[in-house]
Amino acid sequence: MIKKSHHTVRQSIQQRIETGEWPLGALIPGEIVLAAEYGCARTTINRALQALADAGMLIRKRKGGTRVCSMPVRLAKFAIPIVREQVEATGCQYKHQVVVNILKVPEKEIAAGLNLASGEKANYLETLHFANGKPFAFEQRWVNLKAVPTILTAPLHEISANEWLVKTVPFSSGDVVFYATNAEQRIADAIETTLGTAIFVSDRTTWFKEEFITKVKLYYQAGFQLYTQL
Amino acid sequence: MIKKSHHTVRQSIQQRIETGEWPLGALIPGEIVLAAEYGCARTTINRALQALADAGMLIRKRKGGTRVCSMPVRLAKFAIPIVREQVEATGCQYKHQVVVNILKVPEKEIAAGLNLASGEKANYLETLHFANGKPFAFEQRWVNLKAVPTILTAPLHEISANEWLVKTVPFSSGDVVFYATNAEQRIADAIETTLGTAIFVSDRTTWFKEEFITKVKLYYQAGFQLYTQL
DNA sequence: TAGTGGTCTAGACCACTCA
DNA sequence: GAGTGGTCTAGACCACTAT
Repeated sequence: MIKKSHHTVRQSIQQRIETGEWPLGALIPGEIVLAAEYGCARTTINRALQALADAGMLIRKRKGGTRVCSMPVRLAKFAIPIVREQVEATGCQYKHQVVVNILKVPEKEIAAGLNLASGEKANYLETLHFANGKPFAFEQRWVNLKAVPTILTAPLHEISANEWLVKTVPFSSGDVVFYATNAEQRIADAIETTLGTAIFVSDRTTWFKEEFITKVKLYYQAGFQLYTQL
Repeated sequence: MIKKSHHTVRQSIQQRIETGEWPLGALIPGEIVLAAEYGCARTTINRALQALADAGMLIRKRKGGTRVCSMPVRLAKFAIPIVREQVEATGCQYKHQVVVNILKVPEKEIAAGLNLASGEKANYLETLHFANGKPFAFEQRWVNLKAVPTILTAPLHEISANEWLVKTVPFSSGDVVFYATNAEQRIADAIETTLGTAIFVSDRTTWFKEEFITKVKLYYQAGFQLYTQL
């Protein structure tokens, strides 16, 4: 009998795994046994074990019992980058500037990726993000006018399109791709670096109930790092 | 009164948020009210709301009630990359080859980052990972001998150091940094690309209870993309 | 078929925080 | 001080699955 509270139990069990009391792949005692050992209700043990399973540390099967995950799939979490917050997190002052704001028909490839009818126009925006006056990232964005017609009247010089959308559009799903690319001339010009510099790019597409909302590419200043804890 | 099960409730509430019934920033009914409405116990509602809060969709405060998060911090999750799985996920055949396996004293900067005493040796490994015979990634790795002395006798030609460590060392914490860099000559040679090509790099450090275990840099083949769902 | 985790309930008390 | 979420409990039933 040690303590209670599912947090405490969770921590304790995690320790027992880490110290090797239950090696990788081993079966750990059932909930009822643990409940007796810790002197708490089975529900409490259940919460602790479920949390550890969520964290990828345990695998649980009915009748099969609970095992220490033998191939720990550590899940990294990170918040979707909001440029202003990234900048301000480094203690710099944020500023942004809309460079391009037009309606145009996207190229075939992009239109297809966006679920737009051929020939259909969308809102195309280019924005520069600054940290302490220096270019921090260059943003190219497509916005679906059918989904968000009000973007045309949004005060995008005051609030970045990113934040405006986040504050306006209800929750949505999406995906992100990160990759590296050599800077083309216009990208290099935008973030004031040299042609060919390795640039970290994030390419995000956002959906709301099967409907495309926005697709945004962010070209970060050379040297940018995306940090994540495991 | 609709249904029960915290999954159902969670889904229902998520829908009500998405449809705008509760706009961004709005206060949603308290747990007791919802419990009455859904015809289930407060505990069930609590679970559903906690899950949504974990997902970054709600913010909950003790007396302040539960609000729809006005600045949705969508959490992206991804599994820490295990190269073999990445390769095999694309349907390619995986192979790896240890290029360098020596003991040496790391440079000052690295030794400091690794918590090693000055002059202390560590195991340095360079490994090439192949997909269908083509270079997929180039790995540079430091391993702390004090933490994992048995690495010296591990069959690293059969199993990559990455997998061996994952299967051998108990759970641990760590951090990852992703960035882009222009390929130096020896990196370019290793992955058979040209000097200066933009390379996607992941730099991971792993700890076990304050003790450094391993630090690994992975230089991915040009064109590599890290994909994540939100 | 039996054992394990998954979940629900009803009631209770506590901890935080807003007014 | 009062209202909200955070958590625990004890008991119950169900669903899956290993044997």
